[in-house]
Amino acid sequence: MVDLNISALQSRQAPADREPGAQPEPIWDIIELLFFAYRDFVGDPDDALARFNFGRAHHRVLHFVNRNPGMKVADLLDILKITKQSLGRVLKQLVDQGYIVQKEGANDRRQRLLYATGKGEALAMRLANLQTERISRALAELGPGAHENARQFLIAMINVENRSQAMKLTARSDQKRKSIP
Amino acid sequence: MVDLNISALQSRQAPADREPGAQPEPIWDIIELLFFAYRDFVGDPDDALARFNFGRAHHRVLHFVNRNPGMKVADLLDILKITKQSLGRVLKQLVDQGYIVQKEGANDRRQRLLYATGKGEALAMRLANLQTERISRALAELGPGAHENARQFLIAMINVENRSQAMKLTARSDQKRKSIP
DNA sequence: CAGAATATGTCAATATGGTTGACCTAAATA
DNA sequence: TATTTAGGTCAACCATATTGACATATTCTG
Repeated sequence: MVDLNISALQSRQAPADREPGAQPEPIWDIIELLFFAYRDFVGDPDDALARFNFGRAHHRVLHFVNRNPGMKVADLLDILKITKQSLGRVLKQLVDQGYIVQKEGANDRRQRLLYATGKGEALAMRLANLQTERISRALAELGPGAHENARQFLIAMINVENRSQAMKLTARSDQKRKSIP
Repeated sequence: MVDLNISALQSRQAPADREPGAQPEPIWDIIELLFFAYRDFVGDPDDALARFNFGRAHHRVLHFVNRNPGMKVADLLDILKITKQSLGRVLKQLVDQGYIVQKEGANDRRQRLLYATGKGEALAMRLANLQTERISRALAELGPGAHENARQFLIAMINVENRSQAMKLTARSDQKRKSIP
């Protein structure tokens, strides 16, 4: 049980008068709520993944491959911002266990284009459904416009130089269904 | 450069007609934006921490101790949801290097109450200021009410059983300043 | 008061997911 | 032909987490 002996529960304060040059008061609530919300958000898939002996790294790879059939390894590295050695380990396991296949690029035969198999797509969708349950429960608690508000807030939180990438990736509800059986 | 050869950029779709019993389409945009936003959000402190040979684990510990002066070790474990062995390592480093002190509880002498030192508070505030810069830039891009909208969305994303804890912790803008010199 | 429960710390082994650096092949390109 | 690019791989290492066992001091309870 957590009881931190809180002296008062006043709400978010207006910007206080500060000495010139001093930092404004940190936005504690958003800082901490992001921590708690993200922890619970990734917690759902974690539990499911553990039963496959997979971890978060596998989830991220499978997710983006499922969402972007035929993507290049280099694209995945750029999205995940990890090294190819780090990707290599989890990607190899996903390929060996039949969740992802790699196909030689038609134009450029050096490329190993990535596709989720039927099995891979099934797992990716199962994990996405878990997270969607949480999100739709949350959005349903709030008023209309909550989805759009959340979307805009999250976009604004992304580094400017990463935004167009993120928006390109997420703006596609016309999801191609190209998993390999 | 990421170019996934996107065929169309249509916006979020209305809930499509589905076969009965089928899952609704996953809420891809929020799922992915949370990943990108959180990655950049924790990226700012990561860079600063690296110069102290500290990592994210140190940040989390220092943050909550700074925000909750005199908290018990057990409270910290409950917030972070890690084991005491895992906490032990980073906490020891923070204590050894003078960022945190532990004081015997006045009522219960088994407790080791945690306080940030002046040095610890300075680092915690520096990291919080980095994250606050990002948040206020984001909120400023959006309309009025963005702070409250974001707050409510994030709260709604937290597990119901964790919400009261999160709200108690974050609702205190009346931050006690109790760091030990 | 004796014994149980609690708060905290510690040792050891192990897993996951990340890093750097070096080096390799095959294919495309200048 | 020479260089660059896409991708893979080996090896060492690091940070952060886990489980399980056990130790100490203190408080609580019958």
